[in-house]
Amino acid sequence: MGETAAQPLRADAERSVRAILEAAERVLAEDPGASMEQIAAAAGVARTTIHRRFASRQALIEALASSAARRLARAVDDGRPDTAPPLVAMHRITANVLQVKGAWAFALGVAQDPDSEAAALQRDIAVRCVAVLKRAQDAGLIAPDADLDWVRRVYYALIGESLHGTDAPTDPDTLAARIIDTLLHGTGPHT
Amino acid sequence: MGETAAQPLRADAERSVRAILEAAERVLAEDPGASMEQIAAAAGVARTTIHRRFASRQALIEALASSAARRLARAVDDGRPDTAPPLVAMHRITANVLQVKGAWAFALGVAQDPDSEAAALQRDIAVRCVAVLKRAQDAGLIAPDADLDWVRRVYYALIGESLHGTDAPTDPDTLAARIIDTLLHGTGPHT
DNA sequence: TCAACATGCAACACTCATGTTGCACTTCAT
DNA sequence: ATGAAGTGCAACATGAGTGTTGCATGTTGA
Repeated sequence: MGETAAQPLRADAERSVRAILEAAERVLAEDPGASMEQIAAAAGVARTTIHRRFASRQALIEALASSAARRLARAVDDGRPDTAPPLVAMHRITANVLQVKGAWAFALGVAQDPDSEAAALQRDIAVRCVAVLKRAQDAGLIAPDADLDWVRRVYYALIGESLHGTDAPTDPDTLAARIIDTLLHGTGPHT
Repeated sequence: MGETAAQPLRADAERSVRAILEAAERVLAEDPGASMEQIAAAAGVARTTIHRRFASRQALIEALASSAARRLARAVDDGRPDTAPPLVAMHRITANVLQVKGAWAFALGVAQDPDSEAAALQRDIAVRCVAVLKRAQDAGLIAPDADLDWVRRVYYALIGESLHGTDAPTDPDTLAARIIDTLLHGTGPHT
């Protein structure tokens, strides 16, 4: 595990930690090289306060990545990946993930070393993702001879691309529908 | 235009510039925050030499982006986007682009300000890309009601994803075939 | 050949981010 | 209420990267 609950933090301290992580996401998303000073300012906190909770810049980023990865894992679980019908699960999961990835784009994008909590969670999510795709394949939604890992990668790419969308804040369900339609049928004419 | 041929450089100087740009790509691809020192070392050149040709770190990166964007534009042109049959053009362009993007991933990925040469070239490429897709649509390869800009974005995403492939150096034509197949037909069963 | 060009090397000034510490002050938990 | 935990502020040390300059030494091209 990470640094979760080493010593039960006081209420205000926990508030600070949250503010710092959210500010870090906001600031670093716009400029990955931003300074601790800028992050502190955005969090409405002194720079030294950040250093009290996070030993170093890298520690902060790791914590940020872990936090976001946990949210992402939750977003997947909330879609009932292995009980709901495949198409329903895929739609719900996609919509959930779009929201989380939209709000935590930086944190979910940083390359982590393979033995960090964040990396472990991402691997776990990938596995569960393939499991859902397998169910969809068994249901005849995906070609029987398809390489599920390639399918998963395409799926990830489509989600990532959907977030680059111009400042038009389209609702997640519409985007999710387009993603899944494109994933399954491509852009060719529906024969 | 950029800084192309302000004063005709001497032969060895031009060699240095090439070495520097190639080294910058290699080093920065692995660590976007790498120092000029590291780039200079990788280029087999003194750090001061870099500063003689490129006023600042940013100038170097801009030149790098421009250089790569020109190569990319060339890769597209070599596929005869508006004379070859759409499917042939798409395949050739994809294979060419895969090679260029593979070799200049960092340079083509940096966010540039909108009025740089690199950004202009990228916009131009996007326009030509949509033109090819339009021809494919007219030929019945793409659904008549498809949003060509979404198609283009999916296409870009598929190319990007294909490059993340594990260290298995698959040949560009195979990858290109998979990309176009996925783009047109998706991953569902071929009805 | 020879003069302009290019490079390596060493040294320097400058800026900026990081991480630490001490102290006064506020907020929370009980 | 009271002590512990948390915070802001100021100051400091450190390190690293950037950009510049001068000079001696190769290299190029006409």
